Amino acid sequence: MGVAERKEREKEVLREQILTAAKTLFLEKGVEKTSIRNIADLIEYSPGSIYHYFKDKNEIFHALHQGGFQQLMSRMEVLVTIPNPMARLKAMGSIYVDFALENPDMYDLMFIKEAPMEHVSNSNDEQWKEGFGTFNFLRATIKECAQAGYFQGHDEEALSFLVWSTVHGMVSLQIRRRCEVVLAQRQGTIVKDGLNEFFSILDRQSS
Amino acid sequence: MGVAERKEREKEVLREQILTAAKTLFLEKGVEKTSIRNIADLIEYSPGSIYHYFKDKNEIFHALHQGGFQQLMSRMEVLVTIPNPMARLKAMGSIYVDFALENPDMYDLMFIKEAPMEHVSNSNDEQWKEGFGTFNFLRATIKECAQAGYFQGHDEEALSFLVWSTVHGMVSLQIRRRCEVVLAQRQGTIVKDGLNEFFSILDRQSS
DNA sequence: TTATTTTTTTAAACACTGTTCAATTACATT
DNA sequence: AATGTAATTGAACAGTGTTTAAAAAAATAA
Repeated sequence: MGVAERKEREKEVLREQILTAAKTLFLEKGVEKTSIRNIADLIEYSPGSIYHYFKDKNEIFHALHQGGFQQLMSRMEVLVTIPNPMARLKAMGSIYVDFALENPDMYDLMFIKEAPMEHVSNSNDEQWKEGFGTFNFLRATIKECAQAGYFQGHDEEALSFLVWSTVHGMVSLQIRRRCEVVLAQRQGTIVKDGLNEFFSILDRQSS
Repeated sequence: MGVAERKEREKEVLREQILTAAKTLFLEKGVEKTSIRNIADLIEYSPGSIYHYFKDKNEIFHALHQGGFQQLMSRMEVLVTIPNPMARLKAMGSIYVDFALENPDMYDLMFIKEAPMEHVSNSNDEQWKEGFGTFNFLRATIKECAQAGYFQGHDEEALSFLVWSTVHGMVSLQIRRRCEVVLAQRQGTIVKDGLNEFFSILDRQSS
């Protein structure tokens, strides 16, 4: 009787195999330059097979996209041990930047690439608790900072967006190589340096 | 015999025609989804012809990329009339954000898309005075702000990068539609609101 | 003007792409 | 063993960027 369950498990295994192969190739050559045939070759199946497990290439992308958010969120978990909200906000920035610089292609997938958003917007709310949760955690931390005397007279939501934008801006300029021409000599450290400048600006936001 | 010159001019005309067609299609459907055949159809030439005027698709992209920088730079020209460096810095931010939101696809082309950078890095310095010049203008303005008592104890270059990142972050999250899920209700105003938060943070940076 | 050379343009071809689909194979149930 | 279902395949479709040999057009030389 457990045959349906076993088949379900086997199906899940192949789904996972496709995902692993896709991730390898996406992070190696980029999403655009990875073909369904490439993925099929790697797992030694025919191209057509993949369409039994995923509706299209976008659905594969979307699945990996979600995995990235879970990774980032698990890194954020240590933050609950930091009671001081300002210290927590800074640590959050560092974790975000580190994650982006250590996994540039995954970050690219999650926050820069254009492919998946129409797909993502139309998917059910359940799947979005990761991204939504992380942003809300940022909002909550900033609210706590406000209660501790920082950021007086600010719109907490817009400020959260601004903080997110700042770290996102730095890492995405770096990942998409817009610093190279203009900041050639300090290529390797500019994001960390920029983040430190940001931290000292934040420090001056107490009343 | 001005025949060589005339031919040169005629060649330039067709080059410009290709560029105009490419721009129309790139901004309409995106770079990736625009094919050489699409461009050729629009100007009523064969696909192969285009390769007499541009080495490959990337070279077309690159040419438009440069045009975008010139546009942005010409918008920045009014800034020289603002003597107060802090007011000038803010105005620069507003111009940057406005340009990005009014020309999202061109901005995407210039600062987000990945295609052209390897091409761009290998091109001669002359072609890069636009982007380089704009960033140096930002640096100079921030230096003036420092002389006026703002940003004490900061690394001027890293700070310039941070400021650029902040505005870039906001507009690129907006353009690549990462706000929709997390900030659905204030979609239309969030970038402007964020920019204003940024301005009030900047105001607190005087000693 | 005619012949020659150079430049411009083209259509066809190559090796790819994402996706669909009828046919085949494999497997579980009756 | 026969039936029904699910998984897998390879071929096909319509598209992609790019190359190339051939043709057409234009400029130069005789």
